[in-house]
Amino acid sequence: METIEKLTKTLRSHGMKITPQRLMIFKVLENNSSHPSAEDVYKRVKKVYPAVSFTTIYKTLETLRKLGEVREFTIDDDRKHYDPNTNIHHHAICSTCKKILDVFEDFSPHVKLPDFIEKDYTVSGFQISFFGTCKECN
Amino acid sequence: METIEKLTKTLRSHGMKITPQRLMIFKVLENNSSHPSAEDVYKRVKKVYPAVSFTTIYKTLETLRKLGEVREFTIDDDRKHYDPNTNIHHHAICSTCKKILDVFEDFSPHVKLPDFIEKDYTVSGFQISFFGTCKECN
DNA sequence: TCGTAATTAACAATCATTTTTATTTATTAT
DNA sequence: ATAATAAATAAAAATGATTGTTAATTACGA
Ligand SMILES: [Mn+2]
Ligand SMILES: [Mn+2]
Ligand SMILES: [Zn+2]
Ligand SMILES: [Zn+2]
Repeated sequence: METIEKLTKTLRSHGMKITPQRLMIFKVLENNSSHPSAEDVYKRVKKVYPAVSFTTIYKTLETLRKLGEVREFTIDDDRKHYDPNTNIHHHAICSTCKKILDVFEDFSPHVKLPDFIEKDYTVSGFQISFFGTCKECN
Repeated sequence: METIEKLTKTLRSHGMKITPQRLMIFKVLENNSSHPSAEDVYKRVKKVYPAVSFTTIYKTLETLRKLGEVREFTIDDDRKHYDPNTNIHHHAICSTCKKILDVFEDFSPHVKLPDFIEKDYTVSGFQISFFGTCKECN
């Protein structure tokens, strides 16, 4: 995700408006590496704007996704998670506490599709999920 | 997933019963590499047993998952998919038609967590998702 | 063949997300 | 600064996959 100032310009240039709710959502996401769900974002925005609605959170997250400012993904299958870091990276997921750690190692020199598949399939990228247990849960 | 004969014994040894519905679900899953959703399985079973209920499909898939006979996973976030191949392998997902190809290459010699993370995290395995476009959609 | 626990089908409930709608607000032009 | 208006908001209802409940049926060991 860009800085909030740049993001503001990006939204304006798309005919979108800057509202206090949106600014607060941006602040929650800025430099956030906790991979929050919509509910996590909602709870944090609610502390400052108790009247904020879930709809606004969902709509704004979807807006940011469309703009390519956040990435959407699922670990467990019941809740979407959002990642404001859109650079290519991988994840380590603790199966106990479900915490998601970023893994910034570049594996691309070693991870390639076998040739016989690559003939039939154009790869644009890959994503590795490491499964295991974090220090606190061990 | 084991062969249907072995699976039958496994279920019986757990005090479970073999019903025509279950046998049909096993047949649908046997050697199935299409990564079907519960609905996909339902539709195929329905052709032979039009009165079968969705509940039975879900319950049986969950039973198989608990027995370690199928693996559950999500590509897009709105539907679970089931894989009767429980050996470690990876996937290539066509972003257009959502088809899921199996990738059996062993990447484990090259894919390791960086040391500074490995200190805090015990890895039990990893899963790679390749994104791209299949031949038909290209 | 019978008894009984497991399974089934039908239905209701749940829960995350999406859609709808009327009201409010941010921004642009006057 | 004010007004016009398109976009965003909050509240509420709808959706859709999955799970839970229940009464009736069925598999299968005794
Ligand atoms: Mn991340
Ligand atoms: Mn597979
Ligand atoms: Zn943990
Ligand atoms: Zn395709």
